[in-house]
Amino acid sequence: MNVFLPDGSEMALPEGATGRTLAEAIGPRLAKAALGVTINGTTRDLDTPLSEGDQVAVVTAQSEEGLSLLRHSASHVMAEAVTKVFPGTKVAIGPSIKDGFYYDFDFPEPISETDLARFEEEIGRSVKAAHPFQRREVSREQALQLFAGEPYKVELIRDLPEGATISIYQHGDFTDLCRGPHVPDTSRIGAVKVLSTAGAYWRGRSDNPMLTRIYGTAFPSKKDLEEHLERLEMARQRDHRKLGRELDLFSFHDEAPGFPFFHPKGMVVINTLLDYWRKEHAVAGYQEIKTPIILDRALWEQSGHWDNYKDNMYFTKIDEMDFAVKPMNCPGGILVYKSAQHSYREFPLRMAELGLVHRHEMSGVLHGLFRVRAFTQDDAHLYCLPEQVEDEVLGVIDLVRRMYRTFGFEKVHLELSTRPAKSIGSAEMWEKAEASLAGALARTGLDYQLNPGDGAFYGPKIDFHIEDVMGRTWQCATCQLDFAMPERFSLEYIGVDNQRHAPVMLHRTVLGSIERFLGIIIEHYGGAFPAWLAPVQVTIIPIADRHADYAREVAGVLQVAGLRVEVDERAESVGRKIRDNEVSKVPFMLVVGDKEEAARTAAVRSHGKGDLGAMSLDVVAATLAEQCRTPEVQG
RNA sequence: GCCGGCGUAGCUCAACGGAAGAGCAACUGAUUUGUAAUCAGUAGGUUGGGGGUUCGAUUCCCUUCGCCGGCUCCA
Repeated sequence: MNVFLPDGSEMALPEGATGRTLAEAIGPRLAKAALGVTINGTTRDLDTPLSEGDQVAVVTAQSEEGLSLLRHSASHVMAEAVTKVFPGTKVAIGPSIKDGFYYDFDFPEPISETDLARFEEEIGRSVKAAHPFQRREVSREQALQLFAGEPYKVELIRDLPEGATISIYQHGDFTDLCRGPHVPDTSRIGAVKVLSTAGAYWRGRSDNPMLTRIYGTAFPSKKDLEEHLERLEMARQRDHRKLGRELDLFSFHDEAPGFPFFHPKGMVVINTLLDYWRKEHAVAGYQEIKTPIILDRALWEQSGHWDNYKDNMYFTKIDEMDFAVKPMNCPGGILVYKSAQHSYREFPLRMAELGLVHRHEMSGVLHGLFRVRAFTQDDAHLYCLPEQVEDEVLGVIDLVRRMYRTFGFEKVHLELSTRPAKSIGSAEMWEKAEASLAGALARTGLDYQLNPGDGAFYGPKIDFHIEDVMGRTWQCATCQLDFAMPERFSLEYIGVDNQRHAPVMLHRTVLGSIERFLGIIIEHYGGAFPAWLAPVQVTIIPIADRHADYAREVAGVLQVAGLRVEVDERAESVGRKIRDNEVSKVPFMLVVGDKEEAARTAAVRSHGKGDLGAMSLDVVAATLAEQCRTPEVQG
């Protein structure tokens, strides 16, 4: 029989050939590396028989599929190990995920992290034994009988659609309900590390029982695994909570869980960020407003937040009247809009607000600056005519991309979410709105993912995702059309026809939450901010006390040039001062001693780059001012 | 909110039923230094809070608050 290889070539194989035969026929090295086989686009067990004319490819751990095959198999081996160590444990599901795998268990008794090493030991035994993974297809009745003692498996089997193939995989004396495929035997799962435990609801629903999830990862070789563990450690070093403390940017206190305290250096970064933000927005034609943090309950009833968002809101009483702390800025912004009559001639009207919002997040979800209970949204509300929507959306996309590029977030992933099942507004309205969003996206030429039915109940939206150094993606910017608010608040403008009309309202953020964005860039830069954002841009290091006056003079020159400067006058060695300033990631250091004072120069040292040699004060001031300048804003 | 883990000096960690310790940071003094840690000394803690067991609790138990890893939710 003949099969087709990925490069388009044809290969003749004996009748009854399997993926293994194919790999062996191609070469001994591939045969050794083969974990599975892709047949006509579907990854299968290596020993799956091939058929005439199949499009085939051998799967190895070099590919994503191969890795996930390996990890999925590793999860089975871990389940075997866990049930051996703790007999009576019920097993749930165990898929491969990005960078690893997990398996959910229902333990008779709670386990502890110290048990993880025992699982690893047991996994090692199973790997050594090289038990083959054997696939069997069974009837529903057989499956139910086989997993009679496994309530979660029984539930899964019951939920399988009529006529579905039910397959089981056995290795050694462990059998699992599984669609497969798997690696040929347990010796092929590579280097496995059991990482952590966590609680997880059965099937992800919070009204279901909580299971114990065990995370692990597997790599083809010990070396790959070690590299991955090193990457994890590097990411841990970049954790913004750790860097925030070390660089003295912000802190958290028991007295205010989820509410960050910003220190002077943190405020410098935030204010610099906002200076830049304001420049970009001014050029993009935005006006800035500011609305109160506490507003009357009646406003929230009118906006719909009372009905839809109450659980996340904070309340207070003033003079016996109910007020709410705002979780969003829109209702306040709308009151500003309504404070005057508007004409179509003013449109598009772009009103930005750096609004401090409070949301009662569940205690378990708080996470440094990434998830807080009070944060500043870089919000804006755009009011325009229906025919202006597409241009406005395009303008927002441009602004978002330009600002992200400033921070080196080149890769932006866009998602368009359309009308959900439960929504307000006419079908025609939605069609038009979705078309304008899609139209704007098309004009950018960017790829985007379509999420049908994922829009807000009041309108479709575009979300922007960026990826941080730890590979986590963050939704920062969002741009959504809002049909609800103009209607609820009877917003109007006078049109060309001198009649009242409802404006189209767009709601958008760029950075999302200033606090969280700060957290993201701390990790993105590993704490070493670009010079324009650095809390201290230049430290001047006098060699000895007699150089302090000259050092202060140099500092004065640089301050006049607009730089944030400190003089390190401590009675420490030069080496120590340099080390401390390197550790706090100050972009530039100027070392001044007898030579520099005599020649009116300074020896420049750049963070991470080292000594750049002496330069005259004028040159130093000009060069550093240039290096520390806020990025250009283009019109 | 739920599951599991952890709370000891500002930070990183010891001691784990029998007088609370180290390194770094801080402070004081000496040193005046040429590109990643000068030396010496001082101070710092009701061991997160509350309750219990015990002759005795940082250690064991309960409870509460916070933090960490996840789940769920979300900017």
